[in-house]
Amino acid sequence: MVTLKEVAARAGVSRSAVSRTFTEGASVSDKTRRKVELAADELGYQPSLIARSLATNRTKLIGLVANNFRNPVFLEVFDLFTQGLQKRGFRPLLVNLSTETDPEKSLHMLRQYRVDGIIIATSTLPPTFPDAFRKAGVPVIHAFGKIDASSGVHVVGIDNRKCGEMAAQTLVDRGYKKIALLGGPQSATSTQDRLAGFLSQLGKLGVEPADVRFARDYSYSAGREAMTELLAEMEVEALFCGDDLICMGAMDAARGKGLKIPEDIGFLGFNDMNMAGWSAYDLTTIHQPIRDIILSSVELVVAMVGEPDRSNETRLFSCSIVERSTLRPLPAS
Amino acid sequence: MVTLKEVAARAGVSRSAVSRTFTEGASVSDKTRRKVELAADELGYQPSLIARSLATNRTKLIGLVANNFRNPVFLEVFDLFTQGLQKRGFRPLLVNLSTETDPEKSLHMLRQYRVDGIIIATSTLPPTFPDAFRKAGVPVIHAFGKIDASSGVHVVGIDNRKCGEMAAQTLVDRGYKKIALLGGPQSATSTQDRLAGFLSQLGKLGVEPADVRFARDYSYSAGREAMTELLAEMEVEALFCGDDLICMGAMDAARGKGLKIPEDIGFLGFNDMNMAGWSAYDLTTIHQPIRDIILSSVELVVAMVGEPDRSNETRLFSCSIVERSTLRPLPAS
DNA sequence: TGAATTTTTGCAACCGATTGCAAAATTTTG
DNA sequence: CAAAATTTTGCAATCGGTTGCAAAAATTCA
Repeated sequence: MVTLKEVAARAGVSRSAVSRTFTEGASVSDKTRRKVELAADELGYQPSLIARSLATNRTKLIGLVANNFRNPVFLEVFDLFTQGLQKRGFRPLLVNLSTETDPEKSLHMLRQYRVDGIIIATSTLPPTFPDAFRKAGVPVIHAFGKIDASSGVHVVGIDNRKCGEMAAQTLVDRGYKKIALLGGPQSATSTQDRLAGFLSQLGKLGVEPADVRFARDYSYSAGREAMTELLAEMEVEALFCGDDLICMGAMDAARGKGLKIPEDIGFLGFNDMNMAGWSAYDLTTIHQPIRDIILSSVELVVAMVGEPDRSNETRLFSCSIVERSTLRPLPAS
Repeated sequence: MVTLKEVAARAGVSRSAVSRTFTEGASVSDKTRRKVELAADELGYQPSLIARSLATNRTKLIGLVANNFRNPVFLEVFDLFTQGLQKRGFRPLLVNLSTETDPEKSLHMLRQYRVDGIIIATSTLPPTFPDAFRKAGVPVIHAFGKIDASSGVHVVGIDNRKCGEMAAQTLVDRGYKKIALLGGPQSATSTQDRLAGFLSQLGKLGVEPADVRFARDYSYSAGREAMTELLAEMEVEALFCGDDLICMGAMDAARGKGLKIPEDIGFLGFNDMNMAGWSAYDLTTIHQPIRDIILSSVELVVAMVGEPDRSNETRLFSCSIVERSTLRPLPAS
């Protein structure tokens, strides 16, 4: 690898001069800059970001911690995340929490690489993370996180409680009586909040939920299994699912029993993933503004790097119903 | 951040001693090791991988270059890739080629971070990559690449030509006569190779292809549009699609025209993505062993880091038909 | 026990950049 | 044109580790 020194020698200038031509906003005359650039080109010089990081104490690396590598909505997350960072001159260091035996381990690893910031894209946040990084002065953004000022991290996401309420209202408005909820994994705070909002609104409207249960994970098969069990036990008129993928599994389970959608049973999904628009499902669902959440997270983490002791922020985006064909229409009123 | 020096001071040993307790296979007595570990714990010391990288000229960073952040099969790629690297003590640096104005730019960036190796997961390889990295002595693995010994990079993938032949044989065996191909983007070498194999085998079997066309990209909507156009122009009995996603779009287009699958028209997909097994599609498809390809790529790239001038290798895995319900059964013979 | 051998330790140079400071060069001003 | 003000430049210390080498310590052997 060609180094600074060699370029300096070739250009007949000092090492500082070379360094300065490659650092934003440093003072070099046009003449030396040209000399240096010429020499650098001839030698194929590329400044070492490793060495620079050591000297500046900035790596331009942002950690992305995720634990859901099976749900297609995460593709969009990865796409927007990498794009957003690239555009700002930062780089993503990906951490797959799903299998790492120990979240502690990835934590260490991120600290060892001296990442400038971290975005956690999981509804559940490993509890030791916030402290560990705050102590080290590394900004942490919890995307899709729970609204909770006390946690000490920045949160960018949605108001899950409100979404639950919206779902309940939507189903009741359409005249459904026997309404069930099929949530994501029960341990996820997003599930709990959605459930709370759902039940509360149902209560306000004087409707008793017919059933509440939870899928094992955010997958088609988990949705399908849970729905199969549900159908074996009872009849319901409409179902609010914690995730589109779960919902599609549930729909296929219902169809498998010969039920027609939306005549015999209605479905309301969550996320509005790409596939929700496919005509085999054409799912009515609650749109989660993933794009806004990720772009905002990226923007925030980059801002934090420049201005480390900014006070905590919570950014919430609103969700909206996307009408397709898995719920019966609103009665003419 | 706590540094080596502080730990050394506290433990009452030299900096080398501390360094050695944290490097694999270095010689330290148990006594000093314990002293050092104690001091390190008390201070919360984490060795800086940045500094280490500078000194050792090894970053333990592997670049993953991808350009398809919309196709769910890539989730599996990301999952296996990150897992595989993590298990071996390496870290993924993700590059999203889809939007980076200039592939050259990402190339520079990867070199600036001094990645130890690169896996390119695209069917089309930016032509300047191999040379640039070979010159720098960085191993490059082209996953899903074209068999082509001359390119100077390692290739791990499948024999696309053979897959095309397999597809043709499968369709003819089932008695289809009017057979069409709906490929992925025409510029992809994988598409070209599959097409070549397909046509060649069809020729051998004395069947004239009814139509050959290409989807704009690897997406549901592209498949749907291409199929809509095709149906407006002609009738076909069976279709070989270059990707499951494209195939699902095509199926929905056909169903939209009132066609029954597989009675009126048969579909053969490619990849065997998760969704192919969903009952709304239940797609008969050619399984691409993505897991094998990625695991093998990771293993290979890590091996290359330890042994830089290993000769070029091509690793090919075989594909197989997964029978579901979108093709009519083999005639009893 | 003492010499021979092996293991552990510390010194100091090095990896490839950045940056504060003062000197040198250039530009502005009167 | 000289003095003052400004810009550019190079020196040398620094970032946080690693590692070859020789000295010191511990172990083995006769």
